[in-house]
Amino acid sequence: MATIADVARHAGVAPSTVSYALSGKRPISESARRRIDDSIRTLGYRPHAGARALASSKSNVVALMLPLRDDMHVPTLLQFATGVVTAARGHDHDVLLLTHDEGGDGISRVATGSMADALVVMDVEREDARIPVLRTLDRPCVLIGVAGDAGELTSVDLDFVAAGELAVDHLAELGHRHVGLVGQPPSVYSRRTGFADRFIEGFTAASQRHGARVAVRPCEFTYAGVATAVEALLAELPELTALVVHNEHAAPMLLETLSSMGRKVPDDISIVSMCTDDVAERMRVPLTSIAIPAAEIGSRAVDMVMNKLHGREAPGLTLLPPRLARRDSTAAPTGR
Amino acid sequence: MATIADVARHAGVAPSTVSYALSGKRPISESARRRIDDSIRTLGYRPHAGARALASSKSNVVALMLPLRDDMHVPTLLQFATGVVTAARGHDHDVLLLTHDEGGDGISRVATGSMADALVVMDVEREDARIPVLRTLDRPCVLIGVAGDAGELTSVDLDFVAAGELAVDHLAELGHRHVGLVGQPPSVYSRRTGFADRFIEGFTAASQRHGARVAVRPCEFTYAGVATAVEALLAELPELTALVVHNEHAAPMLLETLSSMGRKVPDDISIVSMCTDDVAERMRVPLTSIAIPAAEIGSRAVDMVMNKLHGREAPGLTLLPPRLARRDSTAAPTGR
DNA sequence: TGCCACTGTCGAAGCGCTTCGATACAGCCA
DNA sequence: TGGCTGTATCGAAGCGCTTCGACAGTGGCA
Repeated sequence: MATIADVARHAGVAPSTVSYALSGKRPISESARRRIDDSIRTLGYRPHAGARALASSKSNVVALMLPLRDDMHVPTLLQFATGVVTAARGHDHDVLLLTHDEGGDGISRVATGSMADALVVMDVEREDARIPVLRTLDRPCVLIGVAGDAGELTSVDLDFVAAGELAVDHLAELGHRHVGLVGQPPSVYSRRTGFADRFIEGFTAASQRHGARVAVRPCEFTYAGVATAVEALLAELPELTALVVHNEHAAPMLLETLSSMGRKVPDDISIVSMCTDDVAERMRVPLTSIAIPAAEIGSRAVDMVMNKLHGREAPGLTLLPPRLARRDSTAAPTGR
Repeated sequence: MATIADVARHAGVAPSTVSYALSGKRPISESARRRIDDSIRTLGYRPHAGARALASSKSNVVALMLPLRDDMHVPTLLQFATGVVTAARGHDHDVLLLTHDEGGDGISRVATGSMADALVVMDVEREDARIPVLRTLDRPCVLIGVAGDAGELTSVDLDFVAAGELAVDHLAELGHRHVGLVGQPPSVYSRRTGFADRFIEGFTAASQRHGARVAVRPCEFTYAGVATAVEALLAELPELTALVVHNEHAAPMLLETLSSMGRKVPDDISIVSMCTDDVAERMRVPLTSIAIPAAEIGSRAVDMVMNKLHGREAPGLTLLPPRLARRDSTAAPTGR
């Protein structure tokens, strides 16, 4: 394996010159640069990451802590990850993968051991044990999600409050006055993962503003769970004409359940779903939906953490605005 | 940040002694060990990963190359990843995440730059451009999947041929003689990803053995795609009484499609599905299924790559035997 | 008592890179 | 011609660790 000294010898310059040619931190003559480039290519030289990290105290790695829980929607999760990896590579960084269950220990191992220059932490909860750890660290980090006590820590997320409002606004505009919310599984709420609560918050606020009557039910993603939730909502709101679904797994089951109950979508019941566009489009009835821009959130998180790494300021909390895509699952309620 | 020299000073020993205490490569007296441990704890010492990598030429990192394609079943993918990360941590290694689209370049960047000691590469295709690169590398690697020209490279995968056979064996045993296969999307076959072809191979071989008549159709995971596939299969095999589904996304759609055609499962049509157990159990009719033991494959891959890293031999190709879980979607065909 | 083997520890070299300060040289102006 | 500025390059130190060889001390055996 060639070293920088080999390259220097081959090109007839000092090792430091090669280093400067590589980093661009000092001017290099045209001729030297050419010889160095040639030598690098013919020797197949690649700098040793460890040596570089040692000398420069920069690892060019960002750590990504991913939850691997089965009550999360996995494809969305992977979109976050893709956004993070792609953006990181764009900043010439690699990504070290940590899982949620390593917790604060994993974070400090990677940070204190100088394996990573920066951290992106997903799926933060309202009261998250990792946040104190993050705060003691000297390394920049960005949270995906909104923690209650994030304080000065930088966070990015979809504006779930606005998403909840947007769903109701759309339905109210069409004339709906009785709207149910099919939520996430109970475990998600009891973990106090911020996004689920925030969605309900926006949903409720907008309903009040529009004078609509609403009901909310968590929902497991099994047929039985969906049926239970729908029955409970109908019992509470007999005149229900619209549903908002914040549960990617449950959406197809819901459609099937309603159809087996003889309720047509959108004629009898309108549906707005929180889900990615491709899921919405593949449904039996293509769903009007609000997507979580997961890849964008991931790449934004990396951009911000890079800003901090370079000493630039980053905002405390960034909430991306939701966008609603109209499809075939929403219509004005049929007069009765 | 404390260094090994700080620890040594604090404990009243030489830095090398601390190093040996940490690595266990030379005997250390009980008293020295205790003082060193104390010093490490009070100083919050953590070895610098880069320095360690430089001195020992070991990074304690394995690179994982993950495909992020949307025609793959993402939850399964993440199970592989989970298996890999968990096993790697068990071997005191971290995981560097690479995406498929970095290709051979990504592999050689990470390997030549000494960022990773070993590689796990997923989703290998019959003729994979990364394989020649892998072969020139001095680092151990393990493939997940079966490549045509893997040669002496180590590979792990589910035995998809056996899985195809197992599905047919089960149906034949029940008395089915006309069986259709609902396959992966066409793009998967045209990429020549081994697993899909191998499944068909086993399916076909077992059918011949049992004297069953069969038909095979690729299938997009849209309702239209599923309907098309089912119609084509029925046209080719009017007496069809059973379906094998090798397509996790399509399974629920298939169930719905059959029910809307008035065909009952399992009374009119039996179904065997390749999918994870939790997906199978959540279906309207719980599916008899063969699961891909993704997490186990992932952790096996890591175990093998670690063996190679320590100079132990690893087998060329490991195929895990499939297991079929009987649920409610298969029964003997009703006599006509 | 002398020798040997073993255990526990130390010091120093070296891993491959970055970076600081020094230096050589060219070109310019006075 | 002397002195100055600026550009391009070099040499050496040092980043924090591992590892090799050396060596002091201890105990056992002849």
